[in-house]
Amino acid sequence: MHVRTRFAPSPTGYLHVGGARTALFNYLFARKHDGTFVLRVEDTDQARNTDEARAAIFDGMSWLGLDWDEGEGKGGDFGPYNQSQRTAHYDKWFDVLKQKDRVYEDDGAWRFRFERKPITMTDLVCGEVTIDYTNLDNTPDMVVRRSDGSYVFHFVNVVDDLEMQITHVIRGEDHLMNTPKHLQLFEAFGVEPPQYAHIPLILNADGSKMSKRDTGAAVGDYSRQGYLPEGVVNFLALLGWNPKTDEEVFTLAELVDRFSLENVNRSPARFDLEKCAWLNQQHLLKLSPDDFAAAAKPFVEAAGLPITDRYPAAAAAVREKVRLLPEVPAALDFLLLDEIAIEDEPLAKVKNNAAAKELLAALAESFAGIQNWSADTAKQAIGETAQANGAKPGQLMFPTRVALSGKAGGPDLGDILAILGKDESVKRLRSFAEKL
RNA sequence: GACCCGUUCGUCUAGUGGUUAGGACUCCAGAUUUUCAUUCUGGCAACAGGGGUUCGACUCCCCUACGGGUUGCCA
Repeated sequence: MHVRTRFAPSPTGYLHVGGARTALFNYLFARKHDGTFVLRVEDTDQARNTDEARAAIFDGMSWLGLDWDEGEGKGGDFGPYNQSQRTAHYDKWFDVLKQKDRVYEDDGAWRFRFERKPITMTDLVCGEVTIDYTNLDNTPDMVVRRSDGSYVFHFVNVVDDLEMQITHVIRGEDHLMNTPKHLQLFEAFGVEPPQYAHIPLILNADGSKMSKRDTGAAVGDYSRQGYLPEGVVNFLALLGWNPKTDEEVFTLAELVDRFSLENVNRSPARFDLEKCAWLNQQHLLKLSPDDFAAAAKPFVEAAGLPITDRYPAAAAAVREKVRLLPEVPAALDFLLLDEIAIEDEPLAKVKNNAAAKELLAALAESFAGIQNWSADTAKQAIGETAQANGAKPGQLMFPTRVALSGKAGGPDLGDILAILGKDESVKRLRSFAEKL
């Protein structure tokens, strides 16, 4: 069997992380089985559809790296892939229902007559679930065609899945109770239904239902906030699915290799940005220095910092210090700026050390005398200067760091010295010593 | 209200009758790095509650509580 999955969002807002995860699981399952991943846009709600929302779907999917095989921009043999263009298909299948006397008119709309019997589905994640359709309380005959002639979600969704030959429907658990309705439709059409897998929903950090406006709800926010798509994909995959090993850091390709619906759990997961940030850092560390510098550049520019020729080295020096790209500007600003600000706390610490002023002044002269400037020769000078003044090298490291960066933490001191160069280092040392 | 699904450290999770209940994030402490970060080691921290079944339940059954979902001429 050739596996065909689909992601079928409606363009009524931005791309939601819950939707993105649904898309991811469909993508992983299709790729895992060398199948086809279809992107279908369910734009039947004319009143709420917007072009921005359409674009957000494609942009979000592309950013995450979830490339689809059929749909927008790709074509395919089962189009059109926008429901708004498929009316003729729906009319055709609606006639089938009519001919079989499975629909009846009600106030101008058409309702589908459910068979009144228990419907059991075998869900790939939830197992067997039975809904009793003899209980009319929860299962009134559903409208499939509105009085204005348009068709409702349940109907078009089933017709599309059937015509597009979808074999596996992986969707959010909010659709679990819809599935018997869809099964009844398939049965009425005389068509074998696809297999279903309902994945648990994503909740807010406090356990409440995640909806629009909630932190982290929009996929587009992640790129703006400096997350890597690999980090977000990795995080989303681990929400409700697990590889049954202690490994956690995976690329998209590795996820494809390990993915299985059997390892999807059934309980909803909360959204913990802390772990997402950590995963992001793990993926940041996998980047080459050049790729890292390129990825961080927009954030450095946005912070108003000049991209000088020191930038590539500066970016490389802070690569291991950040979890998120927006942290980069503050981490390397002193390497790009001519005038640096000395932070209060480290300054106070240095002032506590009575010998600091003399030590730093002596170090400046020692630096000035170095012929072949490098991280090693500079660090050697620190050691010698400290010793000559009866201090330990470690005692001089911190004041030097503060003099050069204005901060208590940051890149390796050797890196800082090498990037700044001899003249700039001497200059900063002298000017700082004078302030003490 | 009715119906459906769920409930293991704060969070993500492993665990399918007998385990010192494991890992990861966060936090804390040590080590290493002559500095910072990384890294390493260690620590804190969980089976929602009550009944059964069983020699023995986190694991099976029932009830309760809590959470989520569905119950639209939204998708």
